[in-house]
Amino acid sequence: MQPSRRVTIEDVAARAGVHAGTVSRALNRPEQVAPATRERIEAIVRELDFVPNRAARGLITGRTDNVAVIVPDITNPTFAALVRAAGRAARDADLQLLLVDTGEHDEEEVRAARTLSHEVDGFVVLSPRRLHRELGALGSTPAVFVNRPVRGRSSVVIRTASAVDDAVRHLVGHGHVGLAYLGGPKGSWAASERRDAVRRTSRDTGIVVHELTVGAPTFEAAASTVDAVVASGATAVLAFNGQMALGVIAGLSQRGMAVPGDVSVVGGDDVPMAAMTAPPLTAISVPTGEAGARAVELLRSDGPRVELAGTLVVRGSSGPVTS
Amino acid sequence: MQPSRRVTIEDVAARAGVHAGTVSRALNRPEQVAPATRERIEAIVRELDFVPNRAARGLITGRTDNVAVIVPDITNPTFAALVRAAGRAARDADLQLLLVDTGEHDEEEVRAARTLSHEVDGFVVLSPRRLHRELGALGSTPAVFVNRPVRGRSSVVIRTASAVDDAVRHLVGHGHVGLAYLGGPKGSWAASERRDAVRRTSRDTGIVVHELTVGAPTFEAAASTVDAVVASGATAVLAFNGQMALGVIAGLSQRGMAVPGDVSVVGGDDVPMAAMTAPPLTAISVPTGEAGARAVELLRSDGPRVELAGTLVVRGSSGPVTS
DNA sequence: ATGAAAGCGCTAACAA
DNA sequence: TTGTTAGCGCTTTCAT
Repeated sequence: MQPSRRVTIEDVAARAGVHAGTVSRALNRPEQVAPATRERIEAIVRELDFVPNRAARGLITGRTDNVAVIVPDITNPTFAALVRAAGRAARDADLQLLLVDTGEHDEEEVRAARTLSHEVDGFVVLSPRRLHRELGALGSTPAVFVNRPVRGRSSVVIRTASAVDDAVRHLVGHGHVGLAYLGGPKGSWAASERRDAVRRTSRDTGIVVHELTVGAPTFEAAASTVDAVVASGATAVLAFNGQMALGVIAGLSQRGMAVPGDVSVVGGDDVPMAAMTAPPLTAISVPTGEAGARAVELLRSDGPRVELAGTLVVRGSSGPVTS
Repeated sequence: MQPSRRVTIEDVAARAGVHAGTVSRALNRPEQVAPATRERIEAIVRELDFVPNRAARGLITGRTDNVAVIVPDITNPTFAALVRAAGRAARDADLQLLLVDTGEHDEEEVRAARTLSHEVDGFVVLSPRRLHRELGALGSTPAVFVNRPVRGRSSVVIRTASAVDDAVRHLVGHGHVGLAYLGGPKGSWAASERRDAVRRTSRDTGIVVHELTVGAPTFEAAASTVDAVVASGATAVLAFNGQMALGVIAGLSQRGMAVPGDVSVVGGDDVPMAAMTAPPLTAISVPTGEAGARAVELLRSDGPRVELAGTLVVRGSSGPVTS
């Protein structure tokens, strides 16, 4: 099979005995073309399997029908779920999804925005670490920021402050007096929101908080922080996200400590498997999929801002102090 | 800030006092242009922040500088790791990565190939379930199949048969006489390879295998299969992948069964957290990242076929029968 | 070494 | 309702 030159609009036009312009109209403004010719053209389009060249179309319309999704780490289950939902929404809108994984590398965010700003109709930026401060990199391309409110730009944020408050009070209610908080990434808005909520509620309730820094918001990094958790003497742990919470439980178990017998563990967000681990993880459940879908919708509608909220789901990893 | 018309090659040419053609050459074949003019042009390109329009270029060169990655489920950690590596390789080659998540929907694979075949320079297809039988959907666009050898097409496969053999013998060596095998998705080549290896080695060693079907290759689906596992009377479980193995452990624990005391569990592939769970998971470690990178390389080099191999890593979830 | 001109495939005025 | 024309931004002969 030779490379078989792509079939163009001219081929269709010739075959239908009309001008290319008419074919274009039949495809884009069907109501402007006579039913008879339209049907003839449509038949030939199918027969020849004609697919318009997006590049050529984009050259004149100025659109690309691409959206870029910029994500810190696609192997993070929360981001994967977001991307998945965004992808579905994009497909439904006949948009192609360009994926950029920055590897939690802040500059890469800006670089990607700069190089892609002319190649896409819009950006969806998940948990921006830096791009929100360098909006210039986006040029005049619309962007929706997820989990980072940005003045004058669209955003989808999932508020968790109130759920964090619930979580801390839940722990206090079970008699805990010391809480280790494993924070999220430096530039993350969600991390700040949760940390601030922890501080506020701890002040209000009197529980003592030990803030611990973790290298990355991952299972592994959190697991290796467990020594510090134990050293702090805290009987409860709140981790920035679900992956980290599971890591903490793993690390605790390795050291022979019982959850929640010796230490209670709560996740700052949820992951699908959390409900089925041993013990099942108490966590803040967040509408990840909805956020991804709304982000793409927002891009298309040029809407302003969507706020969603997480809620505390008490499962088995938290409870009263036993010792 | 008004929409600020995009800067074109003409703008650069005018500013440099040369013809657009010369600017084009300076950018694409620098050696064909006089050093003096080249430097002048380069300076202006930087000054004006000129970025060539890919669509316009593609129209004439016939390339798009896009590669599409088609994946069954981006929330599966193995696929996420593959996509991540592929994305890095693509970036290094100045290619954009289009992501398609089929949601384990076979037809979507074919549909995506058909609609994208003119929009990309190549496909990377992870664990194809159907596309390998409908190559026509690809048109004349090159494709690399990951974990599915396809005649006359490039592929990257990770062989696990030998490691599965090791795994079964490892179990037999510990005195197990009954093994439950939780299979992978129907159309998956990797699933067939592993299942066949299990059958072969069980024949050779005399261990009895109970093959169980799981709805999806996920943690949750596997966890809910545990009743069937227990009912089979097997004292060992081999699951198609790492996620499923972790799900089995979770399900087992919920029922108060000890791993590996009552039942040994082995994963047919590995996930990052497997080394740190309680107990750490015995699993077949596979070079996921390398596979992703090689796939993109293969696309560019038009190379034939790469074979990698997984190896059994014995950790804590497997051992002798205790009862 | 550079300029001139043609043209990639399509859409969008404008005419008829 | 349909045809004509121009042109999106770029690369690439072909001249010079």
